Amino acid sequence: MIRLLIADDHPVVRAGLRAVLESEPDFAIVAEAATAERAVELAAEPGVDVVLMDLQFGPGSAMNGAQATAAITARPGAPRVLVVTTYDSDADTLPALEAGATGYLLKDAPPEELAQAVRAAAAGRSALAPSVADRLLERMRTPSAALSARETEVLGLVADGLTNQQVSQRLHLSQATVKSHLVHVYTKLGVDSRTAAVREARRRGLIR
Amino acid sequence: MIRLLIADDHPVVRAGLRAVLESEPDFAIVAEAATAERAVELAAEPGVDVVLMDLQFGPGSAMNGAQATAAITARPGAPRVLVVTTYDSDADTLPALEAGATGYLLKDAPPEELAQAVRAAAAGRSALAPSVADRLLERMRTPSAALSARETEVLGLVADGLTNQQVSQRLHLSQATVKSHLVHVYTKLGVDSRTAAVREARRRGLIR
DNA sequence: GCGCCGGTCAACCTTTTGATTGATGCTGCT
DNA sequence: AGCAGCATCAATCAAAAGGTTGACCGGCGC
Repeated sequence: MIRLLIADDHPVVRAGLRAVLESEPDFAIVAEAATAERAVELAAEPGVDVVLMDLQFGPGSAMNGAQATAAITARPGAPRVLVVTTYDSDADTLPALEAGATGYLLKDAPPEELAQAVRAAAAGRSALAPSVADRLLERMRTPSAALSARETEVLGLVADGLTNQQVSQRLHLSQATVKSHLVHVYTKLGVDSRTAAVREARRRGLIR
Repeated sequence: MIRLLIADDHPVVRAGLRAVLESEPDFAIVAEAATAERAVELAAEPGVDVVLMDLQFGPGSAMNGAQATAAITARPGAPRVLVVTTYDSDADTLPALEAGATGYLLKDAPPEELAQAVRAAAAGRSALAPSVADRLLERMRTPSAALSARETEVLGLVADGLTNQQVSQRLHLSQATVKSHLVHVYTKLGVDSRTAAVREARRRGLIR
């Protein structure tokens, strides 16, 4: 019997996962959490084998699913965490996997796939949705040239429509520095304008 | 007894809505549809009072929820359509409401709110999520100054990172025309740079 | 200690973009 | 017929952004 904890802020999704998974004879939903904090608490209790973790917990939440995943898997004897989320982007996927998630599924997965993934997670095997696996492999191939923290910060403000001047004021920098960061961002992303950089970074899930 | 049709491409969401709504004694789920086309077919059958309609039906779908809503409500004696979707943006909301949706809810609504909305829809009353209602009122106050088709087209390419030169080539225009369109876009959106325009248009759901 | 990298800044120059003004043709509405 | 709105283009000027080169400092690893 695989004992499950469902962590999602949407009542409808919780009910849906419960309905889909309860029909499996070897599954038992032992708890539900509507917040990330509550999920961490409940996952610390003994008697949970797999946590189904959403990544988005609404705007009024201090902790996100990736942070909760990290908090859960940090403990010895922790349950496996299977991320089940609506949309996938690099910005979400990689932190979650780095935080110790055993698998990553999308909510539009068919019920059988969901059940298989839960069994795999319970056995300690990984379960990745094909789209996620694809992007992980792509990431392997291209050394990725991730943006530095400062570069990401500057690009984020640019994506909000700020000019170099405004960015420099906001971050207490000179315009030269802002331009310097942006030039690096452009070369790393393989583009040559701020608008293209914003688009490319968004596509790769580096911002927003 | 209110007879319901659930139209959503996610099995988990269908199960969740079914679980939440079946617990109401005056509701009966009489059908489910995993595609927009199937929803239109089933809604044409007699014996459906309210259709719970998702707007997104996956990339491999020819018809979206708004189009399905229009097809359903076009018929005399058609059931009410209550849009229940994950995220809200102006780009989705208004077409759906113009297509004849009776209400617009987000999936993170609590079960009671969902049930109330279904009863309101069945009675022909409107049910809007607060965030949606807010934006409708805001839209009333600001005469909105919608972008023209051409302006939207140009802005869309700008959002893809193209320069004015590239846009002019793509659309077989002169750069002067592209700049002219963009100036109009900027004044309509109240911004003064392409990046800010992209951000603002995205925020308002005018593009992407 | 030395090299590397990230972050900071400067000066210079080219290209792009934004702002303004003005003009033309077409369509739809009254 | 007249008007408004949209789309098209031109010319011009100022501002912003992009590209290049070079420089300094601090932390980190070997």
